[in-house]
Amino acid sequence: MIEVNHEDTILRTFILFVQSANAALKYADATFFRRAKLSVIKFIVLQVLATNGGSMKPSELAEWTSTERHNITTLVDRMAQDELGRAQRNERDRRFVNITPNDKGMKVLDQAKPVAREIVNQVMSSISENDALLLEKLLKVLKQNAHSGSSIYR
Amino acid sequence: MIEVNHEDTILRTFILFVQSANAALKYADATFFRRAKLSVIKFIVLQVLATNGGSMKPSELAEWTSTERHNITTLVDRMAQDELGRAQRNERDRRFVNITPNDKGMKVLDQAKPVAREIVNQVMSSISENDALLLEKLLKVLKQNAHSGSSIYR
DNA sequence: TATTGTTATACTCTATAACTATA
DNA sequence: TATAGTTATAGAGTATAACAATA
Repeated sequence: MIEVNHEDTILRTFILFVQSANAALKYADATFFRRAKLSVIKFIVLQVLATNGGSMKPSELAEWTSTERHNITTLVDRMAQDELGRAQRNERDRRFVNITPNDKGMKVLDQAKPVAREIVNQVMSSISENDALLLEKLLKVLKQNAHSGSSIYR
Repeated sequence: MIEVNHEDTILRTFILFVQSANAALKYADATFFRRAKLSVIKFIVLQVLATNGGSMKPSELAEWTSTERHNITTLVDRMAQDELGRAQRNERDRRFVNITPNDKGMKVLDQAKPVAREIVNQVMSSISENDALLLEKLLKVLKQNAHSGSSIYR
């Protein structure tokens, strides 16, 4: 278990994490937008939809993107404006909604994948494969901790 | 050097990184706002100001927060509305501006520090000290790579 | 009644572009 | 002319709260 005794060390770690994440996210978002006309969040939604049978509920997407349902509503609205997909009531159980990408959405996703690959290669450059695997492990822990923290404090 | 051959692996890593960072940042922001009435970015600005002699230029803060100068202008506007600090022309060379926290800003920073400590402890829980140190090292590399990537693609 | 999702509203943050002021 | 900073404007994203629809 990490045991940090000096306040300054804690703050430095925290600030470094926020700065690194912000820098990497801004870089990724700017590159995506410039080269694939797509925000990172829309890319992730398209990719998640594509790997989950092509259709998901808003509540599932909210879980995946660490946000609330009403934010998915507005996000899908914007994606519909971009003609990347649409939301449709599930006719069997009309409480539910199916969010589905269309042909343009899948085409844009395909175009964005190489951009994602370049971004990852850039951000991960000079990091050994072992370190990358460890980083992946640590990121999963951070994500889980942030998630369970959210529930605790809510 | 990392050498990833399978597109799915790359995408998974990329998406995991974005999701982890988003989840941690949202958790931190929500906790900060609820408990210290402060956004993470404002906390960082106050902390950076406090550890840099109490006064900095907009361009320096922009560098620190991975953003552009005009965003610092509006951020400091909002901080002035919160009565956390102010921006003043440097009278010796009127091209420059000094951003300075006031008493309330420093008090709010002090109140926010324990919140930051709790957030870090939550997000970093179950991570060993060795792993934390390695994470810190990797984050620095990611931040640097994102930064140099930005310059290259701009 | 509980759950799913939407709407209204306001705010933070960011990006682009054009601008002012100073040295 | 180059640099520092501001302003105007627009848009993405998020949070709160209230609401509608469905089972």
